[in-house]
Amino acid sequence: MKKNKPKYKQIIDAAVMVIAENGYHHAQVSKIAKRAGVADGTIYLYFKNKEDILISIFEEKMGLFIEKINGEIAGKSTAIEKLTTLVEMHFKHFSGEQHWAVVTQLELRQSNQELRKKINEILREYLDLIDLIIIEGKQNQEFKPELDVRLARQMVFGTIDEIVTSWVMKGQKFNITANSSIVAHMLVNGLSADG
Amino acid sequence: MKKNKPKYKQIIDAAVMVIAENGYHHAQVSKIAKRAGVADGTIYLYFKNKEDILISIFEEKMGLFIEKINGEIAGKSTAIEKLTTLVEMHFKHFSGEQHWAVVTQLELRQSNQELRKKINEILREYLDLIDLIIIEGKQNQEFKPELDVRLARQMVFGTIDEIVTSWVMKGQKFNITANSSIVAHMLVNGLSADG
Amino acid sequence: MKKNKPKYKQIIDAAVMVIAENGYHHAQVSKIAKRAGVADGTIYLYFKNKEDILISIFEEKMGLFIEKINGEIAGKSTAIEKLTTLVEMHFKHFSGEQHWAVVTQLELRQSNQELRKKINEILREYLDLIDLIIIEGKQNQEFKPELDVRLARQMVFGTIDEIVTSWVMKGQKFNITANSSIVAHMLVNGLSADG
Amino acid sequence: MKKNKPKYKQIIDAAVMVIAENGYHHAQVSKIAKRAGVADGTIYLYFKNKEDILISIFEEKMGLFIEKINGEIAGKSTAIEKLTTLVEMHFKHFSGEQHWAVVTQLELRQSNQELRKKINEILREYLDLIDLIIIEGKQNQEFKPELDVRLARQMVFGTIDEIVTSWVMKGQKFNITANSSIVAHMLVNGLSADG
DNA sequence: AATGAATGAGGGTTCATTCAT
DNA sequence: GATGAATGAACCCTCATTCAT
Repeated sequence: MKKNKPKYKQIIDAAVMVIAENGYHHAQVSKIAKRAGVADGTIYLYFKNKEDILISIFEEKMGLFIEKINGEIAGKSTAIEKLTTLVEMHFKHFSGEQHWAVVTQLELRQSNQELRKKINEILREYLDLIDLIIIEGKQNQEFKPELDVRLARQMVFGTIDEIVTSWVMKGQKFNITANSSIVAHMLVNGLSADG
Repeated sequence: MKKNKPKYKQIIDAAVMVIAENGYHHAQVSKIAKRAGVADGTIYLYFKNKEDILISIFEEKMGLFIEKINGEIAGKSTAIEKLTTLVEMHFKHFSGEQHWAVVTQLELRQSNQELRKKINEILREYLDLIDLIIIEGKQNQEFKPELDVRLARQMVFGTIDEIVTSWVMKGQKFNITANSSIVAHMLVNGLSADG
Repeated sequence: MKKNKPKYKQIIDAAVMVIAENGYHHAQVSKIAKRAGVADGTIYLYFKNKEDILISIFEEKMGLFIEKINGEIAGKSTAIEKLTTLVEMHFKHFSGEQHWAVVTQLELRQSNQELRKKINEILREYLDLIDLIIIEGKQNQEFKPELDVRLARQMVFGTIDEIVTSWVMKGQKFNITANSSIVAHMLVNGLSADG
Repeated sequence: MKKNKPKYKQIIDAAVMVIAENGYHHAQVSKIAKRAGVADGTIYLYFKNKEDILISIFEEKMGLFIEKINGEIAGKSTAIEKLTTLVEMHFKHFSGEQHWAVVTQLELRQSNQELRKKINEILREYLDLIDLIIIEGKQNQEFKPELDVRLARQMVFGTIDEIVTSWVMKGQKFNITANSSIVAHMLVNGLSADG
């Protein structure tokens, strides 16, 4: 399994930094190779092409992210607690990996439609996780029973994604995690039965 | 004023079509020039560079959009009605201009950070409009008085933007305007005092 | 018509020299451009791609060659005289253009099958010219009436081509034109009725 | 002697197949190694470099070919019979080894000048064989005594080589051996005293 | 002897922009 | 103002060869 070899990780890590620093279009493969301490050609023993590096980064990071969130919310008993945890962890995750935040929120969106479709496939798993929380909340009557799951999830994801993007574009100057509970509260209100 | 000369409009209109048809990365200046019926060099008499065309497109279209929305919500007396109108018009706007929807939601996001900053400056006016509605709602006590305006606006914009993007990426197959009232309702709930 | 513009000729001439000096695979487009005194990109205003330069060279040179031979043999009354003239002119042609001889006999043959098929299409005209002489000779009874035209032409072309190639590979050291009459005589004998 | 070890043969055989199937430019060393069932590095225990594989192939195959022809013409008493036999066997040889025909007539000619010089050195032995037949024919007075041996040999080789190349380029669709006697007859006529 | 992971040099082509007319 | 021919910088990927094991 190539993914467990040390050079695979080296290249992934180098790529995140190089892309965050130079932007997607100026992240030459040769720059990534130099940063990873391998030859240019070595990249192609581990990745099909430059696009494949990007997809793999997203897969790796997103995989860990979802795993971490899944672990955390498993211990929560209500949908509201779960949603609140998800929002908190989402902000905390990016807050701790600022390079990675730039790559996710800005650089990966500059890719072509082909690539973005693949990225969306990977994102799918995260969106499904949100869907599950919403469905559970509907059944628990924590949320409105007539909630449209797709639209609800788009509100949840759209909101937190917009906040992170805005934070990244403003140079990550303020403490994004401080907003967690306010945002979670607004979202929960949005999904709950009318007052 | 260059903006009132006929060639300016010709080039803008040609650019929107060429970008929507070919995607951002294949929208060469020469293609836009040919479609506009002018020489390549003529473009540079009206625009500083290629980026400037994109920014100008966004400015033009966004300006009209904001004007239209402003006119409509001026007649509404409550913040809730205003917000609901904004959501409705946002969806209706893109629903009626599918080329433009592709350009805004997908193609323009493939531009570099520099350009995206300028796009955000233009977007600013729209975001300010949302802010005003929220502030009004807070004063009216339609919304929670302790609402964080920035976060509230990010929820509103993030939600509707995510819905439109998702609709575009899925090939604009379903009728997006049908969701207006559900989405508006969820957002209003999110901003309102707890039940 | 691009072919009549001065830069077209400049590039063609530069390409012949650069290919003859460096070999097909080491004739970088940038080298050709520099030799022609134009920018790299200018090449692509006149030629579709690198292959197209090669094909165009062959077309140009071969066209002139066939024209010259056609003019000369038009004045001859017998097939034998015509064939003799063709052999003489073939040798004389390459003898006077040593760079071009290297390109034709060695470099162009290193191209891929795709390209060689296109080269053969252009060569076709020359082969047809030989065919016509052979057919005329059969009708005149200068040559055997039962002659297989294709095989006869392959003998004629194969022979002179092999002689030129060998001369080029040996560094064009001896005077190739001195062999014209001997070769022509052998070929005529080969095509004539048995003694 | 490395040539007698089993892996040497394995690699040679694999190389012929790989080149015939993929063409010269796509016949990577790694593909040859895989087909031969050895590691990439092992190739370099038996061959100096990639070129050396090609030269060795040609040497091996050509050696067998010349041996076979030599054996056959040893039994013929006249130069004309010998030449006729050579033509027949040349066509029959390629007719029976269509992969090898592609490699010899098309793929090997795509190699660089350096390599082609070495190939010509190996071919030399075959050309010498033709020379000997011509010299014998001159002494026997079967052929013209004043014949230029080099030119005569170039006619013989050029003719049969052109016919085989043409047959290969046309996809080896017709039966090339059917032409043997016609071609041999034309060549003998070309070399014989005038009628 | 055999392996195969690692190396790293090398080049065709696009397209935003300029400037002489 | 308008033209459009000319410019030239910029980069991903392949694959023959090596060498530590």
